[in-house]
Amino acid sequence: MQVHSDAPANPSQHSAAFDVRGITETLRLLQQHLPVQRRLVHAGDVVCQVGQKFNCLYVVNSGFFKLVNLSAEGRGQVVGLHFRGDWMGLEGIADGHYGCDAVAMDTGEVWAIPYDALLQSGLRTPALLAALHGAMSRELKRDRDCLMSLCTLPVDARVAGFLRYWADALDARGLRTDQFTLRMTRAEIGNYLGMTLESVSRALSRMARGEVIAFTDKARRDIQIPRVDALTSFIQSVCAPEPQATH
Amino acid sequence: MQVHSDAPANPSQHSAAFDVRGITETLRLLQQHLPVQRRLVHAGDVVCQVGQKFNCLYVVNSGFFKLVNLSAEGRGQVVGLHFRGDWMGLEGIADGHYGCDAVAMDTGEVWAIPYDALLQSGLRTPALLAALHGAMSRELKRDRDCLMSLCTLPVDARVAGFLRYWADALDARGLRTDQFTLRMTRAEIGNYLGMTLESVSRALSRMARGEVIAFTDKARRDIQIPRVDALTSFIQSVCAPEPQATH
DNA sequence: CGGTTGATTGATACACATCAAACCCCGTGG
DNA sequence: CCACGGGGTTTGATGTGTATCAATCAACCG
Repeated sequence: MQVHSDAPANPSQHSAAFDVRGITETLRLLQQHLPVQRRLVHAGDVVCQVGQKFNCLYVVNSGFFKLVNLSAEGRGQVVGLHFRGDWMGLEGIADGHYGCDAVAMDTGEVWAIPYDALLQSGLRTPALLAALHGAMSRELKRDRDCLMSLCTLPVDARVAGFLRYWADALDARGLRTDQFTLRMTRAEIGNYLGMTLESVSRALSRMARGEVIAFTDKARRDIQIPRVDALTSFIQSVCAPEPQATH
Repeated sequence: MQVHSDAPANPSQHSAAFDVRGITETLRLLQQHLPVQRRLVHAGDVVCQVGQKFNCLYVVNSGFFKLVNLSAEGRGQVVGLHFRGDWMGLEGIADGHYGCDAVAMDTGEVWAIPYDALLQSGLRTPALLAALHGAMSRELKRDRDCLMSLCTLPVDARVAGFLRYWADALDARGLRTDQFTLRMTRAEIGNYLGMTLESVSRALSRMARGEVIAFTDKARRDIQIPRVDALTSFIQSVCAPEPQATH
C-alpha cells in the first residue's frame, strides 16, 4: 500500500495506518482512558441531531451509520457513511452544535465520548489526540474525494466507486469483500451519490450485464464482487469512452 | 448571528466564533507559541503538493488560496478555497502525505507550522488545540455543505451560493461585502462548482439581468452585490420554480 | 499592431431526470 | 390457503438542464 508520489498507478483510498489493528487499537485506547458511554441502537435510531448542543463525539463500535444534512428546504441529503472505528459529530466542535443527523442503519453500538474529557485525557495520552486528528483528517480527505467524484464522474462510475468504497471499508475492518449485502435502498444510495434511484438501478444492471458484479439474492441487495479491481477498470472504461491519442 | 436550534430561519454559514477577532486571536496565538515560518507567495505558487511528505500545516495570513485535488486521470479539481485564518494541509495528518495541492491565487503570506511542534505546544496551551480542532471541524462542515449543493442545486443556485460564500468569507474578515473582485476565472469557478465555464457565465448574466448583482468593470470580474440576502432569495426562487401549496 | 487570454452568447447534443408501468418479495389478515 | 397491499426494484418512454461546439468580442501586452 504505497502512497503515490510519482505515478499514482493505484488509486486506492484508505491509508496504510487505517486498518483492523489501527481501529481496534483506537477503540481499546478510548475504552481504557475515557468514560465512554455505550449505547445500543437499531435501524432508524438517531444518534445525534443537527442543531442539538454539542457535547460528545460518537465512535462506531459496531453497526453502520449515515450522516444526513438537512437542506434549507428541509430535504435530507446523505453526506457520509460510517463503519466501526469511525467518528461522528466532528463537525460540531467548531460552533458547539451538531451539523448533521447521525442515523443508525442497522443494529449496532456507538460510544459517546465527552469532548471535554477527551481533551483532558489527550493532554496525558497524546495517542488519543492522534486518533482524533487522524479521524478528522481522513474524513476531510474522504469528503474531498466524494466532492471530486460528484464533479467529474458520470453516474456509472460513481456507483462503481461507491461499491469500491464499501468494499475498501469492509477490507479495512477485516471482513470479506467479495460478497456483501447493501444495507441501503437504491433511493438512499442515489441520494448519497447525487442521482436518482433509477440511475442507481440502471448502473447496477449495466455492471451486472458486464459481469463486474453479480446479484446473489432475489431482492438484489446481496452483491458479489469477484474482483475489486474490475470495478476500478470499469470506472476507467466509463470515464474514457474513446481511447484516442493526445492529438 | 444565532445558531439555529429550533427554526433554521436564517441559513447563514459561518459560526459566531469564527469572525475577525477569532481569526486575529488565532494568528496571534500561533505566532506567540510556535516557530512559524513565514513564506511570501505569488499567484500560482504551490504551497504544498499532493503526495509530498507531510510535516507542516499552513495557515493563511494574507492572500487567497485554492486546494486542488488530482483525479485519477490527472485532471485537477478545485476542492476548497482559503482565506486569512484558514488552515491548509489538514488532510495530510492521517497518512503522512498531503492529499491536495495548495496553490496561491494572489500574492500573500502563509505560515508554515510544524505539526509536531503544534502538538507539543498544544499540551501546554490548549487554546492551540482548540484552534486546530475548530479549523478542521469548520472545514468538515463546509465540505459537506458543498457536497449538498452539488447534489441538490441547479447551476444558477450554485453560482449564487458561491458568491454568498465569498461575501460571507469577506464579512468574517471585516472586509466590505457589497463589492469585490473575483480572483478566479470562469473556468476555475466552474471547476470548483462542478460545471462548465459557459454555465458560470450564463448564470452570472442571468443574475445581472435580474439585478441581483452588477458588474462594475469591463472585464466583468468586479462584482457588486447590493444586498447579500437578495442572493439567498434568488437561490430559493431558482430552487422552487412553482410555488404551490403542500397539496 | 497582431496575438493571446478570458468572457459572452447561440445552436445543438446528450446524459440524466422524470414519468409511468410492471414486477417481485413479503407480511397481514381474511 | 390465497387475496391483498405496500415497499423496493427494474425497465422503458419522454423531457430537460447542462455540456459541448462554435463564433464573436473585449481587454491586455510585447
